[in-house]
Amino acid sequence: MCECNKEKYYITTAIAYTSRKPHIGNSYEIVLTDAIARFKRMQGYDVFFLTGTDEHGQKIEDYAKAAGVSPKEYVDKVAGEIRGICDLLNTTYDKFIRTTDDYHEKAVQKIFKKLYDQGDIYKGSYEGLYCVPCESFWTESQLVDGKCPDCGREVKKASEEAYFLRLSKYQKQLEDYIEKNPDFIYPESRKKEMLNNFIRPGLQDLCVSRTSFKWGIPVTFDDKHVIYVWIDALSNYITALGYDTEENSDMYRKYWPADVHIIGKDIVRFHTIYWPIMLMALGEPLPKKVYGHPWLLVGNDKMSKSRGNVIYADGLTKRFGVDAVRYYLLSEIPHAADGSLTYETLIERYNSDLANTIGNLVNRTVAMQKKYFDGVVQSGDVTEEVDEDLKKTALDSVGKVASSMDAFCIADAVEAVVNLAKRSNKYIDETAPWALAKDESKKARLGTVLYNLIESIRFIAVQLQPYMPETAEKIFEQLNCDEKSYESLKSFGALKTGTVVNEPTPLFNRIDAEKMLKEIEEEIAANIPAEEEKPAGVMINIDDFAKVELRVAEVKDCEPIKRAKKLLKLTLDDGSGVPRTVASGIAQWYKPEDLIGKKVVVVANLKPAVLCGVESQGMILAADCAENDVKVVFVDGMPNGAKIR
RNA sequence: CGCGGGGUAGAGCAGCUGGUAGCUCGUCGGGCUCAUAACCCGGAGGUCGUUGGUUCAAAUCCUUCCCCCGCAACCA
Repeated sequence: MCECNKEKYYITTAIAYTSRKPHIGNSYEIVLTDAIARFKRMQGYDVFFLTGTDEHGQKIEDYAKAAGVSPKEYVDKVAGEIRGICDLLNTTYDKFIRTTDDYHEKAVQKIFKKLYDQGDIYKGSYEGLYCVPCESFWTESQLVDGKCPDCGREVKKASEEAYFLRLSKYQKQLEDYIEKNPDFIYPESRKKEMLNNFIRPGLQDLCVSRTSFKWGIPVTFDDKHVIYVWIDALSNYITALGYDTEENSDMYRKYWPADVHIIGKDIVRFHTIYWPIMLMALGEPLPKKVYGHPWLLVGNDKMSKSRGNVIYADGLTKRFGVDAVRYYLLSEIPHAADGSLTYETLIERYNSDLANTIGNLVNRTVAMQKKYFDGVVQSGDVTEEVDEDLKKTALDSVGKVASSMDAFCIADAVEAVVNLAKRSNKYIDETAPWALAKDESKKARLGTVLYNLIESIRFIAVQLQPYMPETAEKIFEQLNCDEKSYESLKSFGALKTGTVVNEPTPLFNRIDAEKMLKEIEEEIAANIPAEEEKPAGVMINIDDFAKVELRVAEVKDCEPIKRAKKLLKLTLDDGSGVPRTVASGIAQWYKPEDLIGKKVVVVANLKPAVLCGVESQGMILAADCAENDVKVVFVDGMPNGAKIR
């Protein structure tokens, strides 16, 4: 087929923020997108698959400072790690864009200028209440008791110059578009959320520039300003194709609009409101679909570096292999609900689906072909009734996989393939080739049985290509088969007779779960101490200690704080005559009545802070008795206000 | 009443446009021996979180309450 006759398919992931090395949950999206891209390519589409990194912003400026390097050095390192993970996971992106790429920055500047020139971006001022020490603006509703919600200090009216994008102007147009294109936002539930919560109540113009940090793309005509995340990051989908406000590239003309943006469910709003409006303002067509996928949660406990249990893609692939990791990511997330990853379930799925079902099927089939026919594939024309259901399952799997893929139900598509392997295993039992082998007169029938099996396995291998490309290749290798096309699945029997299969080799070696889990546990344990020993070893001198003012105080009153789950509000008598209010995160362990009348130790000179709307003037001492057990230090019998030293 | 998701066999989930409760893993029993102690068949195991209601009929629709998990808030 001529390249130019192929229908194009442009698919993108969100660009990953280069603040730190992503864990395996963050890598789900690239694998998901890769599976779709590979599937579409297999179906004959001319696919362009874009991924990349989002590298600007305050946070990165901060992280870089903390790491003692320049922002550019910092993002170079992290972007490298991210791209490395994409490669490691064997993803077939056609382009990896970085928002620090020169062409991107230039195009973004032109977009900004164009929108400004035509009046869609205007200079205004960010009217707000400003907290000087925090360098933050707050809205009226964010304030707590009229004070800064971060530090509790006074705020003052201030205005900061900023550029705004006129969202309001396009509100109606966007609403119409979403209604006329019911498939635009997927899944459905997100669409209602967007319309009801954001669009219909009225869109507020969006602030698209900042003066508070420097690490961003400068506004060409106003160098105090840096272009804020939205216009910078979202534009990557078109700048990657060579979009230009004056004259567009061939690539852009060919691939835009995107057929689908694959993004996390948390950023649906930006992709279904801000991005379409930007495009409408630019006079460009809108993407056909935005798919907000669920998350892969990792482990039972929260991951943290200090616990040593963060799971990264490289660690997993080293242990299980790339395809097994891909398989897990793709099969574990059902529809709209979040999936989760634990070593236990990963090993379980590996053993049962990959080793036992698929691996063993291939192994036993190829072994029989070898044993009974010296590996020569016989003809498949001595059919019997039992064959029909196998053939039907194989042929039906094609439609099932395709429809599942179209609905972005990747797990269902993968499952359909595994089900064909299960059906094939059953077929072996139904036909009992070893019994046929004992009767010379049934030799031809035996040949057909094995033919049907190998053809089924070929169906499996072809359809496994988008999800487990290396495994599919290994299967073709063992079958000595080069008919890998999607086209060949139109009928059962594309497998050529007379070819000689290769030696059977297990595709996946079974894992001893107990042994591996023990190893992993030991590894995690070994990772912890390095991080935690330092703080314990640091000595302070007496002057440092003297800075802390500890006093005995009596709990006069105590009540839960409405908006907070973990906080109790304590009113203390610290002997000063003025009641002291303290918020303490002990609601999980104490009820208000448990505390009233008790005497506690309060840190009296701690800088006040506002927690969930309550100003906390100090803290009370409590001990971490166990992993999830905290006990307040009671000092009954001491006079209120007594200094502790 | 901040927003959202969820409570279905031991575990993980599907079913939720109403009509005999299903899948995977585990478990128990059986079969088979080509195969990676793998494969195939069968059994056990659930009053579908709770209350009330709509209906001939509810896991499935409406209602009460309880509990869990995300986000937000934040453990001073």
